[in-house]
Amino acid sequence: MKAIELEKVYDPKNFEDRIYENWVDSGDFRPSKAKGEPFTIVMPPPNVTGILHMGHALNNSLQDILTRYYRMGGRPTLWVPGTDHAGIATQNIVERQLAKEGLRRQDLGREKFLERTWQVKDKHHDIIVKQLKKIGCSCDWDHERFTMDEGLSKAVRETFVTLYERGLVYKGMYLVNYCPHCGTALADDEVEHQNDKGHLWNIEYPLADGSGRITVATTRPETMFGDVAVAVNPEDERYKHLIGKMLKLPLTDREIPVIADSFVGIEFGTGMVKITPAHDPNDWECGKRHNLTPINILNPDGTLNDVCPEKFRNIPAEKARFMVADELAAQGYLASVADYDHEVGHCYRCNTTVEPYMSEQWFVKMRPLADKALQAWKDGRLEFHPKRWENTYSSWLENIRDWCISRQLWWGHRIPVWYCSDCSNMMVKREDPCCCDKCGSKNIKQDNDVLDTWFSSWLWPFSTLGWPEKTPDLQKFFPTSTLVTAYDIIFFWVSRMIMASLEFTGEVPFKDIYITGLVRDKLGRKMSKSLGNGIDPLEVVDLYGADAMKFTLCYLAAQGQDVLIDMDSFKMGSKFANKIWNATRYILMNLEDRNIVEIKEEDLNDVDKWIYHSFNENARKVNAALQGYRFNEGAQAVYDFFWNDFCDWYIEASKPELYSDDDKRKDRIVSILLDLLARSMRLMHPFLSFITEEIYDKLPNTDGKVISAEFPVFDEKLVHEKEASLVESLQEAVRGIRNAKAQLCIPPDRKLNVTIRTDEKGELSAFMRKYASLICTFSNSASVTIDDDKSSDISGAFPVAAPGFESYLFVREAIDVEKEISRLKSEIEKTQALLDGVDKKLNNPNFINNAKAEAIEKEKGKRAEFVEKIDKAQKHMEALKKL
RNA sequence: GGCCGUGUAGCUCAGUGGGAGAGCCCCAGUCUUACACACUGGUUGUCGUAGGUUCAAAUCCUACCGCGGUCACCA
Repeated sequence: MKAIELEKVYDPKNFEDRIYENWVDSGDFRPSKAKGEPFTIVMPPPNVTGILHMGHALNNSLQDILTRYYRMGGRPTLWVPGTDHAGIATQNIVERQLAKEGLRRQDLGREKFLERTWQVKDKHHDIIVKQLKKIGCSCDWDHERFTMDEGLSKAVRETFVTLYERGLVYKGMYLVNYCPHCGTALADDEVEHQNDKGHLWNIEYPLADGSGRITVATTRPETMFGDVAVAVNPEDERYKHLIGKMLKLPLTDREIPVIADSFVGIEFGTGMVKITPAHDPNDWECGKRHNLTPINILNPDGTLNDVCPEKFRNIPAEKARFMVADELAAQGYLASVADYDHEVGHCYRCNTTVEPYMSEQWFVKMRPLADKALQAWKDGRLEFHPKRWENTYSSWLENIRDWCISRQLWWGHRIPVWYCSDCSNMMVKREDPCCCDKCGSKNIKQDNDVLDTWFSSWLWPFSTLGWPEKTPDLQKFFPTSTLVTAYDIIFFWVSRMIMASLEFTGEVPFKDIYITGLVRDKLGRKMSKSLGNGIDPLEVVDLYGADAMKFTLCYLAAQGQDVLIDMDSFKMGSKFANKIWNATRYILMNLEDRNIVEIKEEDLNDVDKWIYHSFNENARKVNAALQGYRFNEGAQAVYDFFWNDFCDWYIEASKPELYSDDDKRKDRIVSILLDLLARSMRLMHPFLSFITEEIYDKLPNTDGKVISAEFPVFDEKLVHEKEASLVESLQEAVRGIRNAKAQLCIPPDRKLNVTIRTDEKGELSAFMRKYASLICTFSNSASVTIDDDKSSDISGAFPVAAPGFESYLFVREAIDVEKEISRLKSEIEKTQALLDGVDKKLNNPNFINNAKAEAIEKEKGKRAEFVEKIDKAQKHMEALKKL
């Protein structure tokens, strides 16, 4: 066999793209034809016009790890990628482009505008797909979907019409959240409340009979033109006599009544509230209770309309607010103004202040859907990881309100409803009608509005697999296995998918829901454009490689915890990848003239058994971690095994054999090293996919690709407890010698003679004797002698204690006796404190009577250990004093 | 205000009933025939505060303090 040369420096740029292309070309991401339960994940579709951020990187890294793990586990595995059309966001982008050309969408007309939007979508789509590929997602691109694809659009129509038929979709005039900037209604959860600095104005309204004035408090004086009443609490003694009286509405010639309603707080403000049903949710409800006709004072663009006095017309509400206040002051109606902080709704897409706005919209009746979703959770058909998110889920469903699904946009699924202009018949149709199904008129018009983007994404887990058709994909891969997403869309998306899925397929869309943390900067702040603290995943890939990014994110992704990172954080993964690269490079450069031989169990020595034992234990940990969604534990296990055990100890221990003159020994060790390397690549593949594939391909002892290799599982045959514990003693001896030398300020290159005296003659002493030369090499000593019958002369030697044995270093040079004595003193003190603690327990009858037998045994063991340590340390001190 | 989370080494965080851990940082040494993105050794903690349960608490319970999130708000 020839030596294999690896590039001297680990550079992921040399192979990541190539390997990704190869995976795609060979169809490695497609589900296998294997039997067994499929593993399916649908990717939360990113906004097609968005840019991939660290949240996506985290989310998709974890999905990739799961997908690769189960794929290697032999299950047919499908990860469905895709994007959503992001109605408002995408339309905003195109409208901004148009604005630069001095155009509005109305200037183009609906058809031309949509054409242009599709072009923008296509361009952005290519970017986002490229990004997903760059970070290494092993999703099946043959299954890629877009929410406005033909099939998914059909699913949307089917859903809308069916819900309408079931009485779960209705149209009506309601007060909705309206964004004047985006020009559309929003759902309740698309409104973000922020604390804004405002004012509380006290305004006086005169009684119509001239008997005086009352004072109302408001944060929005401009809405007074929509006032239809003033309400007081019926229990409020101050105002009982006013109920039923009329008031003159200042700046207008209207009169409005004083009414009684218990929603008014007696304590707050003046205890009198102006009622503006068309512009406040509470007033809307109050108005309904009292049969008051709402008066709308706003144009759709958020300016005051013709209901208002002329001087305020066509002025934005926020500006008009102060003009109205000034006018009121001028006319003597303004009693006072005070600063006032309050929560104000803002559009989650453009941050404009949202107006409660009266309009005709389409709604989904949510209660029946929510009840099913709640029941599925109560039945244990759904499980959140971490579990606490179930509270969020259930409390939202319990307090659910109807969902406003119509949007006054052009980009999206147009509502499948047609109106006849001749007989005003309304038709809700799966297929476009040609004429009115009542009067036959061809004069029909489709509803102008489109549906909320979430109305298509809530179908994602089954619409992507072909629903409403009963496709083979749907039958095989639905319900899906796991959903991985961030907690900020549990309401928007997760719960709605569950509702839709239960309503239309009768099944939960997924059993496990893994909720990731949010990626934040090191100060704990959300990454955002405005703060400029975002990290671009592509920049991370460019600097450190996709493997480094995925591994680092995974290593930090403790369940339920946010991930705080900066650019330097990724050095961690990068250093680990570099370590893997170099360890491999070293082994492969030593293959010249070697032969791979079969290794049987009887060929393994104690150290070999130890490393296989450790590998096996870590394989068990990784399997358990990934099955339980404890990603960081998996990453830690592979890191610890490969770096600490394999590189730092096993490879070092193999060197004497590797450099011996015995070809048989050399073949043996090389074969084992290659075997461990191959196993490690398989174990690490989900976490570091590219480098493991690149190396696996180069290993002479492997066939095929690691992506489709078998994942290591716990193997009873690899358990070697006894050897593992013996090697740990060896490590203890080596560390003891190294420590002592360092503490005595003896340069590392000064080699000492060492005698190791074991407490007993037995397994340990035999083992130590067998591996004396290894201990010698590791500790950089001149010689290591094992003395198991206390026969050798140790006078003048410096002792180092350990459980079961003691090492003696022959140090002739003057050492700092004082310093060493004080070190031993403090060691004795520390140990004595531990011993006292143990004794306290052991002398406590309650402990002896109540504690588990094994706990007592453990305490006794500890006691013996501490006593021994103190005893040895004391002897050492005396020995030192004699030096 | 309700609910949820969180407070462990200088920093970022693991650990969830029985001897306080990792990575980074810092200090000292080493270019030892893969790796200076390395190796060896070392320093660092009232495990937020106060009670309680327990033979035993960083770990369970209660209260409080700090931080964060989320839902809902009364003009």
